Amino acid sequence: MKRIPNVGGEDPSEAAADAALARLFELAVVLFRQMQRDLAGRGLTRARATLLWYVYHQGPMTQRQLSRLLGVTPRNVTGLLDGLQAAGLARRGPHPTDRRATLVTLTEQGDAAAAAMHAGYRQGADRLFGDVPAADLTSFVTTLDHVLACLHDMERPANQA
Amino acid sequence: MKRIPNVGGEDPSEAAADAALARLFELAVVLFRQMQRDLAGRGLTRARATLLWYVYHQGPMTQRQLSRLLGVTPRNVTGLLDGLQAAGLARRGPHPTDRRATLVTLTEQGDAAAAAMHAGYRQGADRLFGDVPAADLTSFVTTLDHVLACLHDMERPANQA
DNA sequence: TATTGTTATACTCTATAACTATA
DNA sequence: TATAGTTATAGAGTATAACAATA
Repeated sequence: MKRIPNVGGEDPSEAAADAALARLFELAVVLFRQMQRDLAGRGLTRARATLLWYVYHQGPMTQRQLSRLLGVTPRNVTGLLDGLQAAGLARRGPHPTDRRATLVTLTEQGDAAAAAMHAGYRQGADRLFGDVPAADLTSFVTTLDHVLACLHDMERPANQA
Repeated sequence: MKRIPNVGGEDPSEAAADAALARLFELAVVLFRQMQRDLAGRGLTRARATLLWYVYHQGPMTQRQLSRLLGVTPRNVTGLLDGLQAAGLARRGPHPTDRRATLVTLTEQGDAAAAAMHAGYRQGADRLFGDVPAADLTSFVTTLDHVLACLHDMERPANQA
């Protein structure tokens, strides 16, 4: 029953770092929960919505490409696509030159769903950051980019520790 | 094939908000992925580690309390606990006054696992924020708190739109 | 009658491995 | 021989509903 991160008498800069990381975790949790709730209202899951989002913004592509973009196995794409297809949002079509591959496209309904997601995204951005002064926002994004760079760096196999 | 969020000729403040939200989403994804990788190395999943974390920091409690803390159904807690128990990390014990309830405690091994997670957390905080100037960090947390407040506000049923 | 935790059932996301059809 | 997508199988997280034991 130790206390929540950092209550001992550590270095104050460590305390600040702990506080910041705690906020980041909470943010990730709440952001995902909110997104999931929003998507559920549209009959979508996060994984399926992500696939939809990529096809919407990057255009038709093969399942293999989606597999790489999403960072999941090809088998997983098959399942996600099955769901989207059953919901009438996506379609499998023939690839023009490679008869092994399928070209994933959105139906009209899928396109509309993605557009609605996009609109929701824009609205959310305004709601979260509309009140933040431009200078603060710039500084915020700078720090965020630093953190992202660190995290991405940690992901590279060489830099494990 | 519309472009990734915001490329049209919108209001520059809208562009900044879009950019910030895009960073937040990326951060949530990468942070969770990194955490999951780290936990997998310790034979834990995120859901189970969260339960462990709560019991470690808040002390023994009933499954019902865990259900509320984690925001999942009681049935779900049963499953998570089954896994932790099979791994030798948690234990179900009798509740001192309510014979319906079970009191969840950590084994020595579970306590050690939680302590290791805690140490990893501290190390991660240093790695992500050790280089950030104190003033920037303060401003960062302030903005983060604003965003969190907005998100929590959106979660309340009354404020759905 | 309400609460605690469970059994039963089901859906989604995810993975590996083996297979088919193409390249 | 290698690649694209599938079937087969499995584990984990999540949910609802029905039930037993206890309050």
